Amino acid sequence: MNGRPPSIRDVAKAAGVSTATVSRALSNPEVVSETTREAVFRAVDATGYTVNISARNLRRQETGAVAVLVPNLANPFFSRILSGIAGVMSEAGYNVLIADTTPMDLDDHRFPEYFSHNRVDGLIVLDGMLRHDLLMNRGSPEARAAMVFACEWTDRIQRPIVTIDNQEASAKAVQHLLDLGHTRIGHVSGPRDNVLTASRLEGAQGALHAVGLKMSPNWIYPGDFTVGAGARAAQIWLAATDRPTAVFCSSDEMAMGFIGELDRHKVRVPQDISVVGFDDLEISAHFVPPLTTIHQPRVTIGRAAARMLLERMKLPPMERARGPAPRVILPVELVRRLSTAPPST
Amino acid sequence: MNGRPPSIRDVAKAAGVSTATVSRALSNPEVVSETTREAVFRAVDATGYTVNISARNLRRQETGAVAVLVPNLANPFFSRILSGIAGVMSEAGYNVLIADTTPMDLDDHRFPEYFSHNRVDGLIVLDGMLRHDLLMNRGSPEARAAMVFACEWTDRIQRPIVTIDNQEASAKAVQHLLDLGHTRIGHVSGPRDNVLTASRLEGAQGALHAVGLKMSPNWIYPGDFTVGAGARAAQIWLAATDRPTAVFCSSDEMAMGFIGELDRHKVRVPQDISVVGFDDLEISAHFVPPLTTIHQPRVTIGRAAARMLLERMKLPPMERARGPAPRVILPVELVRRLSTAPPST
DNA sequence: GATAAAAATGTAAAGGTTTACATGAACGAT
DNA sequence: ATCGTTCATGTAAACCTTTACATTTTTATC
Repeated sequence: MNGRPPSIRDVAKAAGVSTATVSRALSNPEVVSETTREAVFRAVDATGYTVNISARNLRRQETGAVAVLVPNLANPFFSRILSGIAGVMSEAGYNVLIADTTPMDLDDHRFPEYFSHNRVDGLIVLDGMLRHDLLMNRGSPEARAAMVFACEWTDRIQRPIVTIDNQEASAKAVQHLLDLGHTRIGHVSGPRDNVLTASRLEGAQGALHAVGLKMSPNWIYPGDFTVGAGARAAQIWLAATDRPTAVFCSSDEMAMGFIGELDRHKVRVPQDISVVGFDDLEISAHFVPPLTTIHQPRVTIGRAAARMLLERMKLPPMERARGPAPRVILPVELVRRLSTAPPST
Repeated sequence: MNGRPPSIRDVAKAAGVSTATVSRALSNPEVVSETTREAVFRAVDATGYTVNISARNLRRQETGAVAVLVPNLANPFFSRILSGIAGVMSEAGYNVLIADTTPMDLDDHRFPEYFSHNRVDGLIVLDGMLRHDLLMNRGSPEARAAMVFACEWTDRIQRPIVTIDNQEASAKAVQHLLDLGHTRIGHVSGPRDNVLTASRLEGAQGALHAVGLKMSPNWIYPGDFTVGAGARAAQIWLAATDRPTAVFCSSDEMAMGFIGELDRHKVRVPQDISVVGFDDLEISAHFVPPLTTIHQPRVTIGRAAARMLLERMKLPPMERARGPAPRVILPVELVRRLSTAPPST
């Protein structure tokens, strides 16, 4: 109850041992004798001691924190992943620092601080469109901080990745539409330079090719994962004469935007057109109509990314550079709901 | 490129001054002469020096971090607030640590670490239902870390609060329904022991009383802010004979759940019943139908909470206890969209 | 040009922990 | 009894900054 919080010296005095022994008893209990160990624990209880993180970090040359780079915190897709990451990380005793990369275009300077100011021991990047030079860790790969990608990534920089099989997922979505009898199938794609965009489009086209069909280029609506993009795609669809009877959207948000816009023009889903989404956000199951979509195990992705990062952090920096970066691919499922049905005509 | 990152001694050597001068040049530029200041800056550039946060924190007896306690990270309502907080805080040089309080019931032990392990300098609490004994900062109020509530709070512990006028907001929502001609108005409420629940219900009832109307107790459906609760409320509504013609939901999620369930039973919104939400989530504008709702300035709330926390952190702990805790109340607006209309009969 | 005051800089301690190395105790083997 | 191990503990340095205090340099005043 005096000025300063109790330090390891107070505990040492109370237990009648040296500070070194207290430190050992706490972080390496098996190397001290049972009697002293217990004496130390009692002293810790008595004094209410808790380790001073800054001092430990300084001495150990680490920070006890990891950062997560999120493209857009407001996006519910990412917040769920964050939740998984936070769970695993705080269990492992790490603090989770979040940084929204959206406004980062402007301040190129703050970002690299995460590495260079040795603020963090590791980094999970959820943003594949981040300028890759920013991600370069003082030239050398993962020199200071370990790093893993999750969901999105960039090919220009080799790092472990936790993701889903986007191609297979898209194929499943399209196959579902084929099974319902659709042959005229369109696609609302992701942003042009995103890694996910290409593989999802390929997956969709692949499924069509497998049964001898083709996706008309007119039916590929450019998007960017946002609700607004979905609405714009719907406007294109409404204005066209040669239309698909089903559309596979590369995100649930776009699917909702698409359906919402159609609804305002008295086009009914799934009666007039079937729509499949991607992500399976919480709200998707309760949309009107409930969305048929690809379920992404978002919490699991977050947890897997966190666990992989923990492993990478254990490795010495040299070691991390060697060998190919591991890649975890998590399974996805199609969730059938009410936004898809056989074609009307 | 040698082993260790450059330290302040390297800079001192390069600039031909003492480490003390380097430190001053960096954190108090105005107290060193212009010539040395420039020499130091050049040396910093040359060596690539960045301050070691752990060492600084140890010496200064602070952590440079604040924690945000979020009830549910997966909830899009909170992620947006978080985004505002993160913006202000990282601008001020603080790291933002997030903790999801949902799974916290189990591990009473990890939580208090945020204070006692002096891991953070401040704390923003978005969870009004957190066990208040956990929030007690080693007995004394804000002894170690400054603390503010945002959105939700608990009355059992006096702290600064950033919030909206929930009563007025609810009154606005109900007034809108009255203006449309509704007289039979119901309410889907929040969880029983939440501070927001009471004030929103009061606000709604107040607006009715003002025009000589009353809300039938049968029309107050118990909820908990989730989509599922909205759906359950709809089931009750569907099963009843004496029904309101309009319902004010205490969250957008519940409003969507409500509408979704009605839709599955061929009840049309707003033709058969009007629905007002609360929060104005991104998706609400694109729901089917687009939701009439109370707009909460979520990013602004986050920013205001962060700024208030920064102020509180500047105050010495003794000072913080004195006087009443400040309270910031932000304005809200009703957003008219398509889920409300005059009653049909 | 001497003196006082102000400004700039240097010296060294302190902040709390961990850990390499040194020391000492206990124990078994000869 | 002696020696060599092993195990447990203690000593003290190191991690890197910041800052109170001391010292030196500059500026102002007469």
